[in-house]
Amino acid sequence: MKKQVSTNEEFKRGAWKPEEDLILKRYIEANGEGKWTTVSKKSGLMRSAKSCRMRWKNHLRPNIKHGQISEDEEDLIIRMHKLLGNRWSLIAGRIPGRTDNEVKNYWNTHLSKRNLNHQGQSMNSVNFNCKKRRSMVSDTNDTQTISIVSTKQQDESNIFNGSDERVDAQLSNPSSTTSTSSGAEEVNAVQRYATSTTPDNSAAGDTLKIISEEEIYSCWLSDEPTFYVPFVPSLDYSILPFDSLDNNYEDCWTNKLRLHDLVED
DNA sequence: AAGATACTCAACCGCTTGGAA
DNA sequence: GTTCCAAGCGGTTGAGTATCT
Repeated sequence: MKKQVSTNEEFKRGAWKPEEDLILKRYIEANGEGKWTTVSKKSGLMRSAKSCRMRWKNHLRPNIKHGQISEDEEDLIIRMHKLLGNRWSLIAGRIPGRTDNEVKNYWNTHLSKRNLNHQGQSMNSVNFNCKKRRSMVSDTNDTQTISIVSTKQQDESNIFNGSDERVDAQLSNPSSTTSTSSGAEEVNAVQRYATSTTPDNSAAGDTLKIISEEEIYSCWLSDEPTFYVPFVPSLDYSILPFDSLDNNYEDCWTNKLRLHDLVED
């Protein structure tokens, strides 16, 4: 696309030629991926390490899917973006063969305008900036807290082991209503769930924090989860960016989320 | 036919992160 | 604890192409 830019700098810039692609591909096939400064120097390409890495990652690496984004892929992008915001690499990680650059471009050219009108209708349709997510989760004004009055000393003594009874109770929380841009009232579909201040052995007196589905997702996706959540069968665990679909999502949800911010009334 | 405008997307840029020294 | 550097990320740019007038 970009025309070759004449430059006095050390590295060549602009669009890659087929012969350059071939050189880079052969070099990486022979020497492996990574060490991009070495690739840059030893491949014979007069390209920067960044340029080599980008070209490989976005165009030359195996299993890259080129061409039209399918409806399924588009749907996934929209759903993921609603939850994650502009975290393109995370989104792309859930769409085999697509790169973050491609997803980003597709969003900016095809989807951003279409989805603009939907933003703001839900308090959770927030672009989760990576660095803001933690504070958003803990600072949200819409947060409610409840206290456990009693718990049975059997299965339900730990409400975070997937007790359907407890989950159902949370699902019954009333949904809020919001105004649309057209002025009409519509039901906010965001469900609310309970979290805990402790991972295990929740007991009477524990405080639960009522949060949204999106907050659960964003909490899990953050590097430092802020609270524990129960396993909620109705959530779509498949959208989470695990490396392998073989992960036991239930274990992940019940055991791995850690508490950082105690919730108080 | 030709110029203007809009759209697409590859490539670049600046910043952040994480590991090694 | 600090500095340095490689790698990765998201935002932006701008050439090429398509569409409109």
